[in-house]
Amino acid sequence: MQDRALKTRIKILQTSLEEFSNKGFHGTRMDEIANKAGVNKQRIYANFQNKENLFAAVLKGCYEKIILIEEPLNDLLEEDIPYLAEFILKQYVNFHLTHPEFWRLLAWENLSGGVHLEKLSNLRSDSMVHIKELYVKGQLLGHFKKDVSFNTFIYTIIALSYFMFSNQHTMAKMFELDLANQDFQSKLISEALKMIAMPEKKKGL
Amino acid sequence: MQDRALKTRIKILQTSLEEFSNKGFHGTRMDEIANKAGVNKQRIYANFQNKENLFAAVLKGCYEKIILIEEPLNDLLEEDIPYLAEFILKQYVNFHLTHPEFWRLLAWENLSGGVHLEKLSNLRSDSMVHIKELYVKGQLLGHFKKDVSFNTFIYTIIALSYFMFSNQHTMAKMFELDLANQDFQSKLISEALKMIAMPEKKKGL
Amino acid sequence: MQDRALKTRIKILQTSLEEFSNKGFHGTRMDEIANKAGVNKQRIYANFQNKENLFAAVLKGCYEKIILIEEPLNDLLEEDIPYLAEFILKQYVNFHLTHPEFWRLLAWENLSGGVHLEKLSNLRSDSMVHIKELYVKGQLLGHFKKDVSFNTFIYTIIALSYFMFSNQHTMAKMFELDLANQDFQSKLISEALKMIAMPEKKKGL
Amino acid sequence: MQDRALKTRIKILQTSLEEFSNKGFHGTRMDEIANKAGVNKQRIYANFQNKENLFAAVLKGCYEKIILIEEPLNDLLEEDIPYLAEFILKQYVNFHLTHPEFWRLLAWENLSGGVHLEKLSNLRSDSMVHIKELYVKGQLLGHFKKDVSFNTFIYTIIALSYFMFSNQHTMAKMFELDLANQDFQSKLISEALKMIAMPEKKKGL
DNA sequence: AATGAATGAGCATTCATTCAT
DNA sequence: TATGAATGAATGCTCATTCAT
Repeated sequence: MQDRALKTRIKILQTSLEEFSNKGFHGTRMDEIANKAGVNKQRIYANFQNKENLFAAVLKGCYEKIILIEEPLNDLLEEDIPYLAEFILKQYVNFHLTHPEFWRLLAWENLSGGVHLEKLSNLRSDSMVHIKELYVKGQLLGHFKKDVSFNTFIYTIIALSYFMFSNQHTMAKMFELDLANQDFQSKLISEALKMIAMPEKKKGL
Repeated sequence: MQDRALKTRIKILQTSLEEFSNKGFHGTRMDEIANKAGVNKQRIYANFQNKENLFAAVLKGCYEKIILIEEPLNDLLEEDIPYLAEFILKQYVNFHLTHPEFWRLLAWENLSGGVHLEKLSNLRSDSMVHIKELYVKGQLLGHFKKDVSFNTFIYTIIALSYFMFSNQHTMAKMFELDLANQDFQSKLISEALKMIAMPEKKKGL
Repeated sequence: MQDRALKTRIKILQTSLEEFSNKGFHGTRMDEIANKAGVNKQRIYANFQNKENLFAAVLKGCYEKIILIEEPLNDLLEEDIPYLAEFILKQYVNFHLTHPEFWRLLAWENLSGGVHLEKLSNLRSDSMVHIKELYVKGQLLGHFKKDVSFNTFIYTIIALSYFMFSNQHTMAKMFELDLANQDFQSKLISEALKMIAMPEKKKGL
Repeated sequence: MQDRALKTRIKILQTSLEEFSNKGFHGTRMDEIANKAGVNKQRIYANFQNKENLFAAVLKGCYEKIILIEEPLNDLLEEDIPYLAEFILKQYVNFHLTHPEFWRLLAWENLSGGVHLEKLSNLRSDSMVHIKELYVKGQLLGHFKKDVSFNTFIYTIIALSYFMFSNQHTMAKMFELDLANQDFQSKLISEALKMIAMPEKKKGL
């Protein structure tokens, strides 16, 4: 691929990410992508064939970014086990703060029934293997409850962080919780970590 | 309003709920609503003026249903405090199971930036007042950690239940967690409750 | 159907006949049909769903017109048998002269592999039964050769008349025959009739 | 022209013939020609400037092939005069059988009003001169009717053979004649020859 | 000569909304 | 109240042709 073509492709993908993230599949217009990206519409079709494929490509690119979370997780050592939950939760929250398009794209895709995900492969994050090992060790060391599986542990952390961004409007309206407020977020995070943590006195033993 | 007109209005709302819930605002076609509802398109416009208003009306109707959750919560007594988390969490999960359109509509609306919510008022669930009282009492009685506010408590429960339905496709793809599986759900719920619970008999030692 | 709608439908069909006949399926533009017919494009789709169906409808309408040929044929009597070939041939030639869109539409359709014809039914001309009876009687009476079947007889007449219009351009270029010239046509017709006729002396017997 | 360039040109022409013959001018895509021919699109434009010229070039190439019919006709002798009609008719039918693209291309061109033909010159088949001489001799010898001109004779033969291929779909639908069937074709040919022939032995009586 | 990239006008079809009865 | 007919702006996608290397 020529350099020129690569630039075109990248411009398309960047703009598509913005548009799909903001407006979803049906709300996004191919014309608008072309205009905002400053490329000819036909270039989009030459690169991605159709809107569906373009969405899938954007989704794939988005998934690949979450690897950014993973690298620091791989560096965690046994001595970090007591702070495992805190570290992971904050990592995810931070990712959502810096990549607001992520939860949005995932939300659109879940609402679409995952049809575009089916076109993609290898989206699994393999740093989870390492984290799981640390968690299991932590269970043996008494840092995590023995009858709470890793799946539940990680599910909870991911849900808590994701929901903080995905449901800001409805939570504000129904429960008057201002999830968008940074102070409130901080409080929520620290308290949630206390809630799921082992009783503190343990440490004193 | 005539009886005939009322029936027409109800048919429109029911069909619109299905359509908007399934396909979102931009994915839903006014023609299809009219056809599926078996009413003339003009009837929709006579009742709701435009698509935006119709969506708002559907959203409002959907919110009103969640009151179904509330009534049992209002009946909770002090003796139920130890099972408070379990009761509320299961209530919400059950609501999502029986009202799959709920999380979907909320998800569409959050992605839309809450523009339709702004048209609505009085969506606050007042059973929360009662629940909060029980929670505070529970804190004093040692059932809940003192440094975890009610907000964090209820946020966690709602997030855990909502996320179980809203992110099935992406969680399956990324973490191989089959959130749609009922057994997996049960395990997740019971383990999550253990995780956020106070240490069981430890205090008694 | 309201009167207004019927008029719209008729305008669409008339304009479509012109356009399809002149430019064929792929050469015809839906926009142009709408503009020339003075109707909204959407009205075409409301009536005929898509371009293919519209073409089929036009083709059907065109076929139905050829019934105009049939009625005079049904009036032929036994005493007309000696002039049967002449009568039919001139009838067809005249039809092509007054309905120049007919051979064109048939030519487009044959080139398209008959895909639209498949959607139609009952295009058979039943006056052929009567004509065939006359032909068979004519064979017994010695007006037509006994070893020339009716199929060959009618095929020849139809081919001779159709080709006179369908291949004017190419015949002019290759053989310098000016099939469009009325005098030439007359000569061709009268000579062709002589050629396929029984030897004249028969009559003298 | 380089050898490589010549091969490219030939590939383009061959593929274009297929495409134009099958789909007509408007139905054919330049992209598809390039792909199927395995050449770059720009090569087509370098060789033929535009689609119209390419069609004309294809048409010309197609016309030149009909010379294949001519050569055997030039070899006909006076002793072949009794079989002249049969020989020519079968020659044409055979040509259509082996060159199905011929009638199609001519049909497209006739429907287009002969616009591309105008760009071409010298498409006249000069073997016709020889055939005409034989026909006139045949008339004197009593093989052909005196009042049927050569033009009518050759027109009839060409029409009968061409129509057998050009109107298969419509003749099947309207008259239930299966012109594609080889047996039917044979019968049609032999009977048509009988029909246009002089009465067989009658003269000798 | 050859090729991948780019373009602008266009193409069948659809949409939310309004009109006329 | 109810309904079929009508509309104009769009919507995803394609085409013949040209540019740049």
